[in-house]
Amino acid sequence: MPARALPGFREFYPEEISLRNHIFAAWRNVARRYGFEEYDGPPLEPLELYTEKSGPEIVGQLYEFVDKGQRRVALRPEMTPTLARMVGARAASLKKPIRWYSIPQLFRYERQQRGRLREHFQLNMDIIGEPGPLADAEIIGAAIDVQRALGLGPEDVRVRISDRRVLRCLLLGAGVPEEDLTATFMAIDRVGRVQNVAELIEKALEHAPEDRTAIAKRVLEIASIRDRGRLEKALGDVGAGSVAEGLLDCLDALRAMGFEEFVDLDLSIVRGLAYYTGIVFELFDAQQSLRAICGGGRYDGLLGALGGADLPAVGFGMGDVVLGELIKEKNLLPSKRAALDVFIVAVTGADMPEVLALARELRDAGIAVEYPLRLQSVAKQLKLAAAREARWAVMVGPDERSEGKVLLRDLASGSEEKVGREALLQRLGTVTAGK
RNA sequence: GUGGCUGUAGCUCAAUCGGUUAGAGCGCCGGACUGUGGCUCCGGAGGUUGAGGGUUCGAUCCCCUUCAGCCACCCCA
Repeated sequence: MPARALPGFREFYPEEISLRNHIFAAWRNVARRYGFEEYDGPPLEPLELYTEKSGPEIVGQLYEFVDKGQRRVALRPEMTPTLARMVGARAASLKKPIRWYSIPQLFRYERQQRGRLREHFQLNMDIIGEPGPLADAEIIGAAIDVQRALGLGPEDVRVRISDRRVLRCLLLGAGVPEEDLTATFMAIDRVGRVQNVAELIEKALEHAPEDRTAIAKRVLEIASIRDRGRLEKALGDVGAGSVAEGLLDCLDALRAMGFEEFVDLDLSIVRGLAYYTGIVFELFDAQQSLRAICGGGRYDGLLGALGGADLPAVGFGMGDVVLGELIKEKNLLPSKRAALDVFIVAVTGADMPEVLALARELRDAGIAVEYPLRLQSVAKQLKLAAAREARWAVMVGPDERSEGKVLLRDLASGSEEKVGREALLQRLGTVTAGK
């Protein structure tokens, strides 16, 4: 046995790559309909590109090594830093808002589990240069439309939306010290995933002078907000009614787009990454038995912090692994379209030159053609044609050649018809037109 | 990185108490079938039982190590 593929890295056999292509096609289709342009960057980047933003502790999660030129390099774990650099380099000349998408293969050195490998493909869509909530709604709408394009509806997939500005304001109002906000965010992020969230929150409240248990209780109360009424009341209580304008405008826009059925307000959504500054959202399967399908949000300070142009931005990443699991679970695999139009059968060895000429002619006409690479019985050849799920067999034998015709067999019905060359091309050409 | 569970043919699984040559179905290849596919029947290939070591007269089975997969942590692209 040769060495196996590395753990967490996938091999795509034909039946598996068809699912991948199906997902990619949906991604590209939605990106195109939303007016996004495709870009790409290097899969291998200088290590600093990631350590600068996320700190040296992320190095343990990276596929990182020293190359032959003694450069510290890493396989890209995410696309945003590359995007920030590329946009930064041409920020002055790019017409805003910038709508760009990419389908990078990303890498991360972690122990693998279901839905999380060391490598995956991820659709990244970002709008850069527009701070208003309609940009957020546009991005979230695109994420939803990908689900729809794959046949997933509101009963399959849910979008949960929050806003860090709102959460921040409410937490401060509840008595969470400014210094503990980040830690408290991270604790809230785990609501619904771990039992002892209250304990985690208390632990996060390092700098709280008063009763931490009481603050933690209020924090949990805030994180449990799921509707506008409670949100508005909570904001009114701390005298900060206008903080939620962006979030509410975004929700209104999504409703106007007709996506209300997919969307839930959920203040327990925070996202792990530190750089989000506003609206944040996640897509989950409705049963929540899988990992997140998609996560994103607004990161207005990041591009400037990375040394590029100081532009507001909002975007998401959507991986192919969890999405693929869900598609399989919901039986939404693409129906296998016959890859082969015609299988040419050679009855005798003397027919081969005719078969080869015919294959060339049909292929030139755009028809998918296969023929036997060594002479076999007609039965054998038809077996192969059936296994290939060809629509037709075109049989060429001594009889047909003497008549200047071929025998066209419909492999589904079994009906046969002797036709001339021109008639054959016409018949096959019309049916395969548009392929 | 930590802990638990699991590793038998390409796939799904079997193999008595530790017993001698590790089986079956599906799939694959060939034949029955020298001008007609899907069905059927027959035959064949395919295994270092994940790998290495130990105990034993003898290990798929018991023990240790290691690798891989799954699950939970960690972390969340």
